[in-house]
Formats: sequence, structure tokens, C-alpha cells
Amino acid sequence: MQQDRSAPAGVSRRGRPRSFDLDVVTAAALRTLWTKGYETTSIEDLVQATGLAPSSLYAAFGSKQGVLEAALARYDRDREDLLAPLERGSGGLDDLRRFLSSIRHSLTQSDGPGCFMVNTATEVAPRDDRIAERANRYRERVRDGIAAALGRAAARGELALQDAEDITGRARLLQAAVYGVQVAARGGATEEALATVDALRRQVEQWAGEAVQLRDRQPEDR
Amino acid sequence: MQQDRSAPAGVSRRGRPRSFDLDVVTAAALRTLWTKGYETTSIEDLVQATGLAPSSLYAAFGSKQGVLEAALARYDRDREDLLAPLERGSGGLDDLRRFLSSIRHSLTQSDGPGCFMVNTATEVAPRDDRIAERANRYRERVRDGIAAALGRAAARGELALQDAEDITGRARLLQAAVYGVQVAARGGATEEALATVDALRRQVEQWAGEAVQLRDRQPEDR
DNA sequence: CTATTTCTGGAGTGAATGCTCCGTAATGAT
DNA sequence: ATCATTACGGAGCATTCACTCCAGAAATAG
Repeated sequence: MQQDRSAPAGVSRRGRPRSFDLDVVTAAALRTLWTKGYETTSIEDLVQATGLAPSSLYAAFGSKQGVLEAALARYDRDREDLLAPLERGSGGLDDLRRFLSSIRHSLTQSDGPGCFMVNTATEVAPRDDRIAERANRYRERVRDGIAAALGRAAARGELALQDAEDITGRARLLQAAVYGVQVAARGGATEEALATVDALRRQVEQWAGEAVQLRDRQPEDR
Repeated sequence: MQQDRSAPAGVSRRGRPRSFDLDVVTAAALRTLWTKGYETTSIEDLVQATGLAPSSLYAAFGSKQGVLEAALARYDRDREDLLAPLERGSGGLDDLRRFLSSIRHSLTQSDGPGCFMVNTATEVAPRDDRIAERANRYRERVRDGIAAALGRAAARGELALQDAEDITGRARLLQAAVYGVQVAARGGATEEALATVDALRRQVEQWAGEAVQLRDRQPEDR
């Protein structure tokens, strides 16, 4: 199997340099795999999408699985804007609200694709440990990001919690529900997906409302 | 394309009768498609799983897609025990609790498969309208079943609801979360899937607790 | 019984698959 | 300029794919 021979950044290498931008090619491959699915995408499809010859594709990625891994890594990186505010945002519940708004927005933009990680997790994770690990790490990242935002919200008094267990539990609930929304979206049920996100938002506001009720009812405890 | 020539029940037909049980064969095909996925399953795999020759397989199902449709129909039927109590049960929240317990139990039994409908929805629904419709109908069935149970619970006073919208919203939330759990399970994250179901159960109990609080706090309203 | 209909299973179809080989082009190092 | 090294692209590899054909077997109708 051939290896990716791309140079470490800044180090000039002998021989003919590659004539394409690996990032651009990876993005094109991601788009194709996302919409068509892994098995249904042929090398010919990737050749057309990237404009590369088969041999160049294999020189760069090693195998079809290699293309998938690169696409997953790229997807991970592209989701930084979505997840970083959850993980390290300065807001509490607002960070979570913005997250759900972003999810909602993405549903109206892309038609069919759903979430690349969700699609890949169900299609290829069961028979590829490396892919499974990546998909699981991403899912945990979403869950932990939501939990972090919930934790900040609790610290601000925006949530009424009985114990720390509640944060993890609610984060798990939201993460799972968001994944479920992506399944519906992938199946073409955009309206239902949107309505479900709205239901999630209402649940979050209900959690917030409990904290307000608690404050109003027991002001002496402040 | 050949058609399924199976006779209507009770009507004897001329010619050599088929020597296999269509139900048994469909069940075997379902099992294979469920664990391996649609694209990864070859006709050869189905031949080995069912014990039928390719031509008999095609005589019975017409095409590989036909096998998938039959398997989905079979899956639908097999889920009757799970969904009927939700839809037409005599309990309220208890029906929902039993549903979640069943989901939880199935996670510890099967390793890897997840939910056949979820897997199929993400893998083949985007490029096959018939499959997409079937997957969407199933998803709506789960949602409406949960909503029906929640409705009965509300009628019994087990839930405190502001409006009818709440029932649909909560049903959507639960349905999506259950689907998300299946994605995690398909990825091999059984422990996480179990923990998420537990979180869902706690959320349901919290909803129930609100109703109790409301009763205790405003007994004059009864 | 005979005639007819249907099913069975194995061999085999063309097409598509993932992947590789190799001659040539293009670059950097010397 | 020369050489070493790498990338490019098209032709082509063996294999696998979903699917079909056909000759024989097995059943029922009359």
C-alpha cells in the first residue's frame, strides 16, 4: 500500500510537487461520500469529483478507506465552529441555544446528507474499528460539549439540578436526540427534523424555567 | 423482472410448490441485511444465509431491493409487540416505561445491529423513495405511539402539560433520542446507549414528578 | 396415466468494482 | 545541464457484482 507522501509543512522535498491542493481534494471527496454514502461511492465517482486520476488518488490516500478517514478528519475539523463554543464558550444556556439554532439552520441548507458522522457510524463503523473509534469519539465530543455548556449554565444558576448526574444525563438525552434528528433529515424528512429541534429547544427552555420558578419560590435561599 | 408467485393463502395452485418457507427465508435475509448492511451484503451472502439458489431468490423477491423490502416488512411486523402497547395499550406512563425497558433490553441482546430501520434509513433511503417512505412511516409510527401513550398518561393526570403541543413535542424528543441511541448501539457503544436510555427514563420520571408536585401544590384545583 | 405448470440449482452473463502498472512529465538538488 | 525523485494519467488487472438462462425435477389437473 502506498503512503501519503505529502511533505511536512515548510520542508521542501525533491521531485515533482503535487499539482493539486490536498485540502480541496479532501473537501470534494467529503462532499461526495457525504451525499452518496461510502459503499455507493465508487472510485470513479471520487475521480470525477476530485479531478484526480485514480493513481494520484491512491498515492494521496492509500485506499478507499483512506479517503474515508481523511474525509472524516476533515469533517471533524469543519465542525470546530459548531462544537468549540459548546466546549469552551463564555455563555451558558445561550451557547446551547446557539448550537441548536445552528443544527436547525443546517437542516434547511443541506438536503439529504444528514450528519456525515451519523451516516458513517451506521454504515461502516460495525465492520471497521478505526472508523468506529472515530465515530464514537465524535459522539462523545458532542455529548461532552453539551455537558460543558449545561455545566456552565448550572454554575450561572440558569438550571435547577438535583445532582451532577443530571448534567450528564441531559447531555446524553440531547446528544441522542440531535443524532435522531439527523437520521430523520437523512431520510428526507426535513419538516419533521425541524419540528423535533424545536421540541428540543422547548425542553431546554423548560429546564431553564424550572430554575426561574425555583428562584422565585425560594428567594430566601439566594 | 420476475414476480413473487406465492399463492394467496388457502388457494392451491398448479405446478410444483416451493420447497421452502418464505417466512423463514425472509427472516434469514433480514438477519443478514441487519448485521451486514444493504450494500455490503451480496447475493452470495443471501444465498448462503437462506440456503436458496440465486434463481429461487429472484423468483421469490424479484431483486435485491425486493429482498430488502420484504425484510423491512418483516421487521415492521416483528416490532408489533414493541409498538402495539404504545399505540393501544391500557396503561399510561407505564406503557412508555415498558417501551423504554424493551429498548434497553434489546441493546444488551444484539451486538452491533442497532435498529434495522435506522440503519436502512441512513444507508439507502436517500436514493430509494420506496424505502424512504417505509422508513419515514415507521419513524412516524414510533413517534405517534409514544404520543398516544403520553396522551393516555395526561388523561390519567400522570403528566402536567401546558397544551397539546407538549405531547407531540415530547414524543418527538423521545423518538429522536431513541433513534440516537440506536446509532450509538450500531457503532458498538453499548454502554453509552444503555446510559442514554437510563437518562431518558429519568426525564420521563421528571415529567411525572412535575405532575405530582402540581397536584400537591394546588389540591384545590382537583 | 399424460399434459402442464412451476420450482430448483448450477453454470454463466456483461458490467462494474477497487486497485495497480508504467511510460512520461515536472520539479529540486547538485 | 544532469540526475534523482516524485507526480501524473491512462490503460488495464483480477475479482466481484447483481442477475439470468436452462435443463431437469416435482408437483397438480384432468
